[in-house]
Amino acid sequence: MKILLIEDEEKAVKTLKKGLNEHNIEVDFAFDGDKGAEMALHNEYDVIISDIIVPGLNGFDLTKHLRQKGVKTPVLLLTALNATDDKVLGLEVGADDYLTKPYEFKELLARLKALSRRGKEPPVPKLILTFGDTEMNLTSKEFIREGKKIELTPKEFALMEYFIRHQGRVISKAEIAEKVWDINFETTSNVVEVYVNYLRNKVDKPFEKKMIHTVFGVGYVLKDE
Amino acid sequence: MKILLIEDEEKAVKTLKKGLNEHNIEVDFAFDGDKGAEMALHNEYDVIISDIIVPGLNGFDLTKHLRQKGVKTPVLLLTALNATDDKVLGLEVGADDYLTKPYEFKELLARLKALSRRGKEPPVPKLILTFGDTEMNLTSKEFIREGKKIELTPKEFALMEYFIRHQGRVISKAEIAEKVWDINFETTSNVVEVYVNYLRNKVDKPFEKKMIHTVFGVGYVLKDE
DNA sequence: TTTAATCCTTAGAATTTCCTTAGAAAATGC
DNA sequence: GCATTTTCTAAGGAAATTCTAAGGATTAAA
Repeated sequence: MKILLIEDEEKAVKTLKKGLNEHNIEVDFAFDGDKGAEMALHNEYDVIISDIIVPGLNGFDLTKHLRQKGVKTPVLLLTALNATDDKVLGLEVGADDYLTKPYEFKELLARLKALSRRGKEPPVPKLILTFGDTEMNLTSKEFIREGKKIELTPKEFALMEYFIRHQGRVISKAEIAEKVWDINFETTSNVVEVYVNYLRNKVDKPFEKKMIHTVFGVGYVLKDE
Repeated sequence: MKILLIEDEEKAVKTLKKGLNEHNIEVDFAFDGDKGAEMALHNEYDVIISDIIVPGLNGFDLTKHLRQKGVKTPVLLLTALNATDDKVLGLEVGADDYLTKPYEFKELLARLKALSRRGKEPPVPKLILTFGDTEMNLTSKEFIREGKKIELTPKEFALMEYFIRHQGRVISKAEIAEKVWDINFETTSNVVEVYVNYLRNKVDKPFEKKMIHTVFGVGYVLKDE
């Protein structure tokens, strides 16, 4: 990990740099905000740490400036005292975290890690399958029909997912048993029937239109009507 | 630095003045609150130090008075006894810090420096996350629900922070383990469950509405209902 | 060092889900 | 219609998952 430290107290810089290096964190530093902004614009850092009070651009203005320039590197601001200041609520300049001096080195380290992770974190992709007025969110495991949320157990959800992924096609019970239950051989079990039943109770019964239809002697289909 | 000292004990004034002068701090002083207010209104000070019990305007009223007049100079109140009520009142009235006699001179000096710095500093923003009737102050590590303060241990706080940062989204235990505990591998541990339990006891049990909900087979969500 | 607070593991209790069983209902073919 | 086959459904025990209490380990503070 590589960070930029903006701080004018020489002593603080020295200690921090040493401590961070010991944890395999590379540290560039600037003694004032202007130099810091300059460096932030021309290098890639995982995190920027800046004291609020430094010569030149202060921590707030630095953050604002960087954000305007499109730099999204996480910024951690340091301040001198634990102010009980009820005047300003919220962090509007775009800084990502905040630490009050004196702080524990461990705490700083933890925040650094959290921040560097956040910077790289790709936005959570939404995996959503739909069928008519119905949608299922594969990430949050939510199932919604006509705007109403319906709770499904993991197995029910898996079965429903299989249906919705193969909507309109007739699916045999053997196929379902294999794909959803991993049962490859002939079996006397009727789990599939039982679970189709569970699903119907939750997903079709409370509604006018049914979507799971049985095809006698063959299996089931997910379709309108 | 230049300060105003309001104190009626002549001896204390003398020692203080001498001590402060040695540290390059200029001291004006007043023997009673009325005179002190007068001086504060007509001069520029970095910090005002006032004993709570002085003739005329007492420390509280003095502070209130100055704040009403728009004077934002940091005020440090001194009191003879360690009364928590006084402290609360003092802060409500707009005082910035508080020191109980007897105090170490060194401590006074440190607070003075901190306060004078704050006076020049831009207002410190609080990093506050909210969810419904709940708020957590990342700076002061305070957690408040329905106006009641709840003590959380650091780990509990971190977990709660993760929940509140991802409110409404279903979060898996693996994700929590990774992001809050830094556990990246499969593990048999149930720390997450245990800590969700701790959190619930403090944060949900005493209240009507629950906010942490388990999604069986998946994880947890922070949401209303 | 002692004390206290926090953290984490363990193990059993409680809850939820899963799957089997068995009989009821429905569809099919004669 | 009646026997046969297939599907549906209710019930309950097994299995898995989650919850919770208790105590030992670790860390920080006095």
